[in-house]
Amino acid sequence: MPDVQPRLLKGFRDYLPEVQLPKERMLSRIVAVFESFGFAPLQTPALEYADILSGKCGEEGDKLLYRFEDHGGRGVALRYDLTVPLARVLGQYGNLDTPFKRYQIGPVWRAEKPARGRFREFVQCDADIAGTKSLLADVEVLQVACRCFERLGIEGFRVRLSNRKVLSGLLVKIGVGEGPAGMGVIRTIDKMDKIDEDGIRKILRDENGLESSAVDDVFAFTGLGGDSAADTLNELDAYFGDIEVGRAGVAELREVTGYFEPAGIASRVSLDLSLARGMDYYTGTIAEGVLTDLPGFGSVLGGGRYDELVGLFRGQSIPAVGISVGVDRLLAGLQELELVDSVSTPTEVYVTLFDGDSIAEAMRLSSELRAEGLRVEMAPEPVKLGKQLRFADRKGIPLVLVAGPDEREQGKVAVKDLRHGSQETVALSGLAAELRRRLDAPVESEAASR
RNA sequence: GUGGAUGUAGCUCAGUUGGUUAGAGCGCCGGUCUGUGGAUCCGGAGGUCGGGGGUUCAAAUCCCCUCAUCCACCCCA
Repeated sequence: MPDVQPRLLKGFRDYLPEVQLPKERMLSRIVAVFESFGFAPLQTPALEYADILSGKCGEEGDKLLYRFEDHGGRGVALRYDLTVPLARVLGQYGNLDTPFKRYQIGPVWRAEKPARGRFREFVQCDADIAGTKSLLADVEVLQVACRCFERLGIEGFRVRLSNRKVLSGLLVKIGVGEGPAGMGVIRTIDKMDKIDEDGIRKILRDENGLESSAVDDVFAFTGLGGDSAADTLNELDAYFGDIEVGRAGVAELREVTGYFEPAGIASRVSLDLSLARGMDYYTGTIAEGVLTDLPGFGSVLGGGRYDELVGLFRGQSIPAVGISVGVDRLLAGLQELELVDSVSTPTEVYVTLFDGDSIAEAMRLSSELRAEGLRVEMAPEPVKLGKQLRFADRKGIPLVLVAGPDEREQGKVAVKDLRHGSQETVALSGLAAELRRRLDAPVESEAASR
């Protein structure tokens, strides 16, 4: 019996190498995409004063905050997302050049009940543009989202786009105020793809308290949709008549969708009037990314425009728009789809130890290869060769070097490729280049190795 | 937070109406192989049957409590 039972808090996870390695590779690709658009990194603390974070994500959001008192009696909380800390930074430093384009990658914490693809600690990757009202920024952020998915080799994804002002217009149309009542209606609309029309009508009437004419109005709204986004938006204009917010939202969507073609995201982003987003702070564009092969899995990307949030930390408001990629959920989703190669080591070359006499030579060889940029692991002890090979094979290391008396005498080394079992004796001079060549060569089919 | 289901080896599970030392497959370790992995065959290690209490001559099995996990609702990355 151990003194302490090893265990994990609910909703928290360990990332063992076979998961962490693919995850970090995903992250570095995402960073590459962010930087390709000129976003610069920002890092902020995990812990903030509680009043900085509370009240920004809706009443529901506050319940999900991990908050407590520190040793000095200060009310503190773990950050709930990366957007509010960014708003704090924008409010705190007056001398930032705008537009300020930053990306941030880090864990956030929410005291939710964990479920499939939902954790209490998870990593978000945010890219935001602050300091401009231009809708080109909204388009750019959508572009970034699409490029991220593409760069990760994910084919089955879709970004749903809508606008908060359009939803506000709908609420005006059906005579429901903003706030809890309005959010209730919007959430019901969000469930349209899960529940049939009769069910939705029932919820709208019984739970959201709508008149039946208002229910009809809701369906008239969600039923809109022509052959193209432009058609849909024209219908929407007519639907809103003289409701100003609604028309403003339509105008924004019209401008944003107008740039889809040159932005190269026309096939990825689609207008979806049933989209609702949880955060209270969104004011315009809202977007959500989903894996099309996992319906009902939840969103792996969220974002939108929040023009008033920064104003809470500063006299004047700073408009901003951004997206957030949920890598942990994305990774969990890709695992379910079996799209993640599980690799448990970065090692490319395994240097075996033939016997006690070969250690010094193997050590020198390993160092030389590392200096040439290869990732090299040396066996820790000269046990039976079979064991050393089995270890390398299990870890998924592609190449193994064996140097016994025969090879040493000739100044050569045996290179075995565990991917297809071929083996060749290679001269020590130019070895690194030779190994590199083999690693870069396409892997032959598995069948040939059996 | 609400409702439902499930907890037996590292993993997936079996375990007959409560009855002796709780099983299988996979994995792991060793051997077959004195310089070569993924195959075969042989052998081996590994389990307070989630935890606590109760009923009983006897509990993995029945009852109560508790914890954990999964699914749906909810919410979202």
